[in-house]
Amino acid sequence: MNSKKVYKSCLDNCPLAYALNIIDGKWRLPIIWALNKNKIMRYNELKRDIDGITNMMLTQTSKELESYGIIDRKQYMEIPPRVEYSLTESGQDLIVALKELANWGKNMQSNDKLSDMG
Amino acid sequence: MNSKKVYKSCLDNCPLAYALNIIDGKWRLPIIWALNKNKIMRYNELKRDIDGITNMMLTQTSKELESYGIIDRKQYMEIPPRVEYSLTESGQDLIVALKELANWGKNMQSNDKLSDMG
DNA sequence: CAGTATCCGAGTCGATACTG
DNA sequence: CAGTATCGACTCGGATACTG
Repeated sequence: MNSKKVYKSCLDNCPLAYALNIIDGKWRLPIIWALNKNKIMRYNELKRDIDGITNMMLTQTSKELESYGIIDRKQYMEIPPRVEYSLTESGQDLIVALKELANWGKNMQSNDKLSDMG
Repeated sequence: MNSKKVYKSCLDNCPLAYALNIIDGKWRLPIIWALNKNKIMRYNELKRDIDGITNMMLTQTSKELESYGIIDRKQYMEIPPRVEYSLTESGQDLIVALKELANWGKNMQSNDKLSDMG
């Protein structure tokens, strides 16, 4: 067991580990989120929208998400090049599940604030 | 922006980032999961249950989860020492949200298998 | 426009040994 | 029993420069 995340050690039998592995990575959610809002985006649109991301990271992360079946990449054979990214159906289903987690997070945050005020 | 996870940069305003930050870490889910199954566990019970965890990591991670309000730590002033860990209510709510994500993961996994078979 | 290539730093985790 | 302390390794991501 040398991998950083334990869930990589049980990818085959644990669906939660599998899911978390897919969304794990600094830029994955930002990309997923941007595509959820704007539906279809070109490479440089994504880059402008996601604050601080480099070409390196955008290319790498979008490839990874594509390989997982989360996002779709359509390349048009034109000059200048045009590539459009969007969420797949699986990607859209993911959003639904994440909103549950976001809800829980929101409750946690407001509890924090209450206890801060003592 | 120097932190590894981008969600650390928006902890204040993004509930999803906040939630993911809490479950991020190699041993957090294993601990949460073990406590969800067994309800109340002592230190060495956890250690035996979670394959490969060291004292270092168990102590550190349980402290972190306690500080987030996910788990409860009860120390009994006895000799030999006894410490019991359990999930808080928030921790139990977290399980519910994670099950949604696990469900999504399960669908993803079975889609993978189908496409493997061609 | 939409990417690649290379090199490097920071943070996380593991191994091992020790303690009230 | 229930922890601490120290140090090193590995991986992820950042910065910068280049390309079809």
